[in-house]
Amino acid sequence: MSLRHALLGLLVDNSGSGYDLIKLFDTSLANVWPATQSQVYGELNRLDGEGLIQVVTEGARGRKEYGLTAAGARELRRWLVEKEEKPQRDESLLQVFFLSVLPEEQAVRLLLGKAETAAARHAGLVALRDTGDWGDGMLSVNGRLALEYGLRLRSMEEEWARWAAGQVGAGAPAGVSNGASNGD
Amino acid sequence: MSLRHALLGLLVDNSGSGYDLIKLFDTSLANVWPATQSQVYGELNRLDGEGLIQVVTEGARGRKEYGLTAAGARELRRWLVEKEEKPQRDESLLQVFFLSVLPEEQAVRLLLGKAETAAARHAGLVALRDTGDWGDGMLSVNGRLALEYGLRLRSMEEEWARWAAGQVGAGAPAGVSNGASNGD
DNA sequence: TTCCGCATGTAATGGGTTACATGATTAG
DNA sequence: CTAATCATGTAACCCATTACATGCGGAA
Repeated sequence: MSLRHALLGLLVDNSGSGYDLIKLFDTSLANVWPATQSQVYGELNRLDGEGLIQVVTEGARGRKEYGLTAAGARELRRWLVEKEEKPQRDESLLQVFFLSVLPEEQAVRLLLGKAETAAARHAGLVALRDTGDWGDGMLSVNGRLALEYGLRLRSMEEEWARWAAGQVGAGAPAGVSNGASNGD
Repeated sequence: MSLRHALLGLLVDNSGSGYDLIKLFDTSLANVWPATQSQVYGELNRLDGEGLIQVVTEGARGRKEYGLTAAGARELRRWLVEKEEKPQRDESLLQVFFLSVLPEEQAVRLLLGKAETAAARHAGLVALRDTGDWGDGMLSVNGRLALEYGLRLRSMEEEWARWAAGQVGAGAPAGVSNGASNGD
C-alpha cells in the first residue's frame, strides 16, 4: 500500500495531474517504485475520495490537477515515521538456493551473469549521477541518498556474485570454509 | 510467478506434502520468499494439474505427498537459466525520497533507526549461521551463499544508513551530536 | 486535416494476504 | 476424552500488470 504514499510524496512539492505524476514516476522513482498508468489514475481517485488529495485546477482535456490536503500531508508523515517491516521477496536470491540442480559449470556462469548484471546496473546509476539532471528540491536532495544506496547495493551484489561463483566452482560442494566475511 | 519454482526446488531433494513444504518454507526460504498456507496448497494443485509434480503417496488424513516430474525438473532448470529482470520495489528506499517532509531531527532519527534494523537483521543472520541447523544437502550448501548475501546486504545497509544520517544532519543547527542510543 | 501528445479511464487476469472452515489422528 | 497437531481447502479482498477504449487540443 505504498503507491499512495509515493503519490502523496510527489504532490508535496508541486501539484500535478495523473499524467504529470506518471511521468515523474518514470523519471524519478522508477528504480525504486515502478507504477503503471492504470494504477496511478485509480489510486488518485481513491485518494481524492478519502480526502488526502483534492482537485485544485481543472484544465483542458479533462485534466485534473491534484494538490495535497492537510490530511494527506499528515498521512505521509505518519507513513514515514511508522516502521512496519514487510517481508521482501528476492527472486534472484531464491534462485541461488536451487543452484545445485544445474551442472557446476552452468551454475558458475549464472553467478557470473548476476555479477555482470549488477555491474551494468551500477554503471547505469553512475551515468544517472553524472547527467546533472538533478533539478528541483526534494527529489534531488534525497534522490542522491537513494542513488548512493543503489551504488553500494550493486557493488555489493557484484562482489558477492563473484565470490559465490568462486565458491561453487571451487570443486568443494560441502564444507564451505569462510571466504570473505564481514566484521561480525 | 516464482512460488511455483520455489516449490519445485524444494521437491528436488525430497518429496513432501503441502504441509511439509509450508514448514520447509518457514524454516529455510522465509527470508527470501515467504509464502502462506493458502498459497502453497493452491499452487500445488495447479502444478499437479500441469504435470510438473505428481502425487507419489497418499497417507493418513488425506495427506498427499508430491514428487517432482521430469517436466517439473525441466521447468525449474529453465527458470534458473532464463534471466528476466523484474522491477523490484523497495518501500524503505521510497521513504528516503520523501525524508525532507520531516523535520531534520526526525529524518536523522529515521535513518539511524534503519541502521539499527539492519544491524539487528545482520545479528539474526549471524545467529542463524551459528546454530548449525544446516541439515540436508542442497539447501545447506546454497543456503550458505544466500546467507552470505544477506550478511553483506545488511552490513551495507547499516553503513549506508549511518552515512545518510550524517548527510542529512550535516547542516544542522540543532544539536544532533547524539550517539546511537535508541529506544526503538 | 491529419497526426501526435495530452489525458483519463475500464476490464481481465494473476499473485498475495487474511480469515474462515473442516476433519482425521495421535498423545496424554 | 480432550487437546494439539496434522492436513487440506475456500472466500473475500487488495495490489499490480496488460490490454483496450476514448476523446480533446495543438501543430504541421
